[in-house]
Amino acid sequence: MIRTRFAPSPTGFLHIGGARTTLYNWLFARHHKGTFVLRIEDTDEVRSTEDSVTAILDSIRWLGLDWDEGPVDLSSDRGPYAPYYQMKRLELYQKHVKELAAAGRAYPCYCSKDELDAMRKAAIAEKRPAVYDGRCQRLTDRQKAEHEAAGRRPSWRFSMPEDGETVVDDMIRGRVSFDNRLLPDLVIQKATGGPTYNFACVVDDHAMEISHVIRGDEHLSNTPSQQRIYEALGWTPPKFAHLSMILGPDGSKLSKRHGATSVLEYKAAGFLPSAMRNYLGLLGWSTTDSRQLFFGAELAEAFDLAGCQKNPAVFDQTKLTWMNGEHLRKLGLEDLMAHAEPFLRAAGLAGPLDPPLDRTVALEGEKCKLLADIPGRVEIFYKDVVFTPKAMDGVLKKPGVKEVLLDMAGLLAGAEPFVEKVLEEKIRGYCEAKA
RNA sequence: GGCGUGUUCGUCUAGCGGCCUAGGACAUCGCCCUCUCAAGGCGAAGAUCACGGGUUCAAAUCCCGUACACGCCA
Repeated sequence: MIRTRFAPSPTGFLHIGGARTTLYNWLFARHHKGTFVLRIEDTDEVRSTEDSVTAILDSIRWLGLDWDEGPVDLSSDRGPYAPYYQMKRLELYQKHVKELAAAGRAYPCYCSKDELDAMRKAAIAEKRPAVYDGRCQRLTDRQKAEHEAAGRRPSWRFSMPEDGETVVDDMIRGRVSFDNRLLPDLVIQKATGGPTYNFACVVDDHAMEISHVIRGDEHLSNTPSQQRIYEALGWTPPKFAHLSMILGPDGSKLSKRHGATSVLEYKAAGFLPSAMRNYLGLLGWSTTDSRQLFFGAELAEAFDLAGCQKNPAVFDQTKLTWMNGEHLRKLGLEDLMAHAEPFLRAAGLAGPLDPPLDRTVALEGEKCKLLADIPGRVEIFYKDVVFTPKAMDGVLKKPGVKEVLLDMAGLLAGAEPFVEKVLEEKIRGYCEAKA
């Protein structure tokens, strides 16, 4: 049985990279008629917020990626492995830390942050690998007692094997081997008693019977350590698949300064969820025939991990915009109107049945008054709203209502600067005709 | 600093030793169509497959090294 999961930390909105990871997990599960699980990794008490949880759930819902198990809202979840919020599972992590300690595979570490920093600097200065040297593992009971007496709270570390190598058999990258001597004794429980990311993730993926862990490339280096934890606990690790990163146009990791990175911003800009899925699906995955357009369930039907790209991909909003147009044109009239309405309203091109009749627009120093009562103008009624595309009289002579709306939706959704440019051109044309 | 991963048109990619004088898509440019279109049609330009060595009758494809980028340790 295929079981995948997306496990976000609620420390911000869902960004493009996270959205693609969610999508791939969902596609893989749907393709194989498996189960897609959502789990909230909220163990970072300082940075986790409820607003982030809400934003992430909203984003995934908007994308149309339904999950079979996981949170329903902030206070409830649904599924046979509940709870799906890690903060509600702390006892489980602690239980397994004790289990590892009893087996001699975990030990308390009393080193402070300053001490660790000093060790690392010294290691680098001496050109040794900057890996924790495991000194606390050799602490005597008496030394431990002294630390405890001094009020020091230990973190717990996992004891890695000293020699040999650990091989990760990744479904996308193939066999990758790591020298065990360079694998650090990972902290698995913080001094506060909470689990670290790497440990909670292992415990939960096992507890929730996740069969395939599909996640970002940044976790590849953590995987050998995680694999060792699975082994120490007597568990079979899931299959791993590490996705390449998404970069900005300048080749650096996609971030705020590249423009919109939040999924919700794309929603607000007028992009269709299906276009978003189509575009993100093709960012790092492709079919042998380089097919571009996928509608409805076609993506899930065609998806497979073998087609995943190893190298990172640059996010290209121009292509997304093109794809959005393709999806827009596939929409039926009803859906198209529903989609276009908020954008037309915001642009002042739709409103209650008694719309204001003029609108002033500044254009290269001169002020042109945009007349609403252009002869022969067409008004489109939809529900209790009238669409009045004042600035686009030319467009309105087109025969089909659908085409008119298509143009408007196209003009107004998706690319704000473009909308303004087109409006300006139209206004200029109108002024010249008047003069 | 160590380790890991990656490197095919501007961008997303096809390619798994001969079908590659490297294919498709977006973007770009030109022409056509059109009631001013994120429409359509036709066409052009764009990649010595990062670089350097090997292996082979034959390499974008296999091996080694170098450079650069990114990730992890942090």
